[in-house]
Amino acid sequence: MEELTMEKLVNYCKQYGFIFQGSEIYGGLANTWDYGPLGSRIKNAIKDTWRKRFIQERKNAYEIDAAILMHPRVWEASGHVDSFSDPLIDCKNCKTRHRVDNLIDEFDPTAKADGMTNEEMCEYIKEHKVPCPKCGKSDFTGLRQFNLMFETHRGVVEDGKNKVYLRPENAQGEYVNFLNVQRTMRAKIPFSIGQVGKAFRNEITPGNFTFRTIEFEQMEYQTFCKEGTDSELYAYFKDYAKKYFMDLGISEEKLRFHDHEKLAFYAKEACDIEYKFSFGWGEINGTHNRTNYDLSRHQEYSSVKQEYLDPDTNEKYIPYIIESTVGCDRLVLAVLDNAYTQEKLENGEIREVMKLHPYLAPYKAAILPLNKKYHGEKAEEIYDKLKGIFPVVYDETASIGKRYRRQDAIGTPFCITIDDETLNNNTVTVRDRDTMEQIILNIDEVETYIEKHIKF
RNA sequence: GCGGAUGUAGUUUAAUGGUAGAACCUCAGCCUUCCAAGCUGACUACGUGGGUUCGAUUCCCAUCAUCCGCUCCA
Repeated sequence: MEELTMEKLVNYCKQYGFIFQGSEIYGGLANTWDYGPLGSRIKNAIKDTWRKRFIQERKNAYEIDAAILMHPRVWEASGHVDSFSDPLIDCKNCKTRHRVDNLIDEFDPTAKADGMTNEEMCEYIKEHKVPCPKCGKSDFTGLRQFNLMFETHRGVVEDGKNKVYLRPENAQGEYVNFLNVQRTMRAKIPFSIGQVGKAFRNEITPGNFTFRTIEFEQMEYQTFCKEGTDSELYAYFKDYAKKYFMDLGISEEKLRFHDHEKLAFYAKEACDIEYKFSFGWGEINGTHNRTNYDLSRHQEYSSVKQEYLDPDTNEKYIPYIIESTVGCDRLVLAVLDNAYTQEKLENGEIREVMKLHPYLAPYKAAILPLNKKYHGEKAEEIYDKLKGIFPVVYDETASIGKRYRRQDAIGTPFCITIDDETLNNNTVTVRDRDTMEQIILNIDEVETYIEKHIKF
């Protein structure tokens, strides 16, 4: 069987209406992708499953929907304004990239690069012929300010005073609402606040399809807990996320944990769950023990106390936070990659099947009149009945075999054929996508039968 | 952002300094009817912008995009 390359998956997604290139008729805009009719169904279904697992089925878990545009001070408190805008230069000789301030600090710790402007740092590098740590030459490109946050302005005048950022992560929305949710939900620690929504990063990167995009959707929750209980929760959430992926049908051998050796400044522990894409292992989930860094910073920057009063001990403290994030678009990609299957049939032909979890399938069933004789009233009656219950599709063109293959290709779990028996005995044939087995059901039983199989 | 490769219908591709041929797909008709049958017909393409030229899909330049390898991803 042919190996599924990323290029093939891109074409497949385009061909069948899952995912299209963004702004395609204008030549495309790099690292943006549009979900088509089938792709957006899958994506929405995935969000539903996430909500069920991580909010609905857990105790003390609450979902919010915070604004994408937040007060600029939020990003100062979070550290994004500082650490997302490092001045970088590239070595022309060995092509490595360096932070200008680090170069200077390593060259001469007394130079105090911190206090210099970008221009002064460039000047210093030239003047002192600061060498590249890797190759030793001093031949650098001009300085580039890499700020990974998208900026925009509110109001009509564009100046520094009314600059706002598109959020580069969603977590801050939960942090700034910590007290609101705790108070109104009468929540006791440990409790979680989750959110599904878009974030934006102005990264200049290769794409790997929807794996890394400049606009992407996160599904994440932040658990507020007491110091000392944090590590246990952290370990628990790692496994909980992995279980979720497996419940979606992702095979275990394509999943692995990857503990971070280099930790971000806010983190005490960090671990990714990676999926084995065709381009290699890629992160689809991250679990981080962020300590009380975030709430402490917000307390400092906002001057609003971010404390929790423990009702049992009357103790006041700033909670620790365990973060668990799933990249929604990455999970969609992993699910599609995982579900794509080629099967050799008895007649030697290959069929392509999207073995999606039935809950994720864009259509739960296809209504297929066996031939023209069965077009019309009876078939439409069944279609009309089922379409009110779950998404179904009606197809009466081409041979029945071809229509089965079409549905296989987009992952429809059940095909319902209308034949003589339907007209005479009120029964239909229901064909299973994975086993290709057929069973005869009374029309009235179809709805219950399918509903039973499409649950998550 | 760096290096390499590539851009012709939805997909896979052919040919050509005188604007393109096919297969699959899709749609319609005929025929058939439970796993991509057959026949007939139809629709659809030279990524974009410049340059050279009487004329450019073809040659050159730029740009955009994709893929592969780096880099990056607090």
